[in-house]
Amino acid sequence: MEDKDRASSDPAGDFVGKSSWNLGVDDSDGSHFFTDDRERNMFGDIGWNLDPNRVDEGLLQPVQTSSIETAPSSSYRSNNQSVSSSSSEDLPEKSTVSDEKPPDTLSKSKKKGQKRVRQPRFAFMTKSEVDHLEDGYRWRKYGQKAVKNSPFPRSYYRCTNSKCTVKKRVERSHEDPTIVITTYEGQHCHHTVGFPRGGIISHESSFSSQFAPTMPQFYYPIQLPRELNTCTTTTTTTVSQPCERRHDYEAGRSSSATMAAADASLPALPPPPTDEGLLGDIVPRGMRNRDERNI
DNA sequence: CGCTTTTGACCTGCGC
DNA sequence: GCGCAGGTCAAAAGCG
Repeated sequence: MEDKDRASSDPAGDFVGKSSWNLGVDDSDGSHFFTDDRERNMFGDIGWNLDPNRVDEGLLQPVQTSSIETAPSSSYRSNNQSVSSSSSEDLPEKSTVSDEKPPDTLSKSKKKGQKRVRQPRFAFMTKSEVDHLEDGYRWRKYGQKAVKNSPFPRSYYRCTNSKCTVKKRVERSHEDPTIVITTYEGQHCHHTVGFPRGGIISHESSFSSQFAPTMPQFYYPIQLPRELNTCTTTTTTTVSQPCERRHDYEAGRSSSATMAAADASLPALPPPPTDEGLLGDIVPRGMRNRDERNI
């Protein structure tokens, strides 16, 4: 698994150091994963310019994740414009589970020969003293593993919502222990539950918190160029999906821009903004749950 | 009592 | 086939 090598020999921290961009959507499900050059070109052309120094300032840094490819690579890669048009591609694991077994019983009773299908992953780095950043969702820790070549263990979290299959991985960069690398896998099928210490967080924050910690000091608001918006819609043009968070995006358009580039890793064929627009502009469809509208 | 965390064991995929 | 490392399970412990 190349992920292992990349994770161990080239952890996310290296991406920060070696690249002027630190944002990406994992290609673990075969959706998209770009080289530095390609990514740089894209962001460079559209003026995306994340300052690596921002890491030192403690600002949110979306980061390219390592790649785990355990699923058949054909599902996404071969069909960019229908990246998430299929529910089985959206939530392959979930659909399998819902048909046969509850999520918790999946792994060990997994059918032989049935490869585990990874959902799109989204990682970013934050400078924080706490490992587990508050993001508006409730997480249950289900594992912790020592990471090779790193003194810091990696923690595994799962969304406490029983219907939600989102997972989160938290680890510290061994190169810069002050940097927390958070990797989200999957998409929430529900709203945030609010912060334990007061108040339900707003839709705006819940939107950004889909993938980013809602900690202002870690957030790096970027006024996203229009070009990027169109760019990010590349993969979201097939199925019209109600977007309950559209207004969230309108409200927090610029602040959500950080997330937007997550989907910019696909070929930039700028379609007009889709009807679903907003969320569609930002979050890769593969990372959104069509069940969301039912909850 | 219910939920979360801890942690050792187990499973899986990959490289050699 | 074997070993390694990542990922997950699940029982036990902890906590409010």
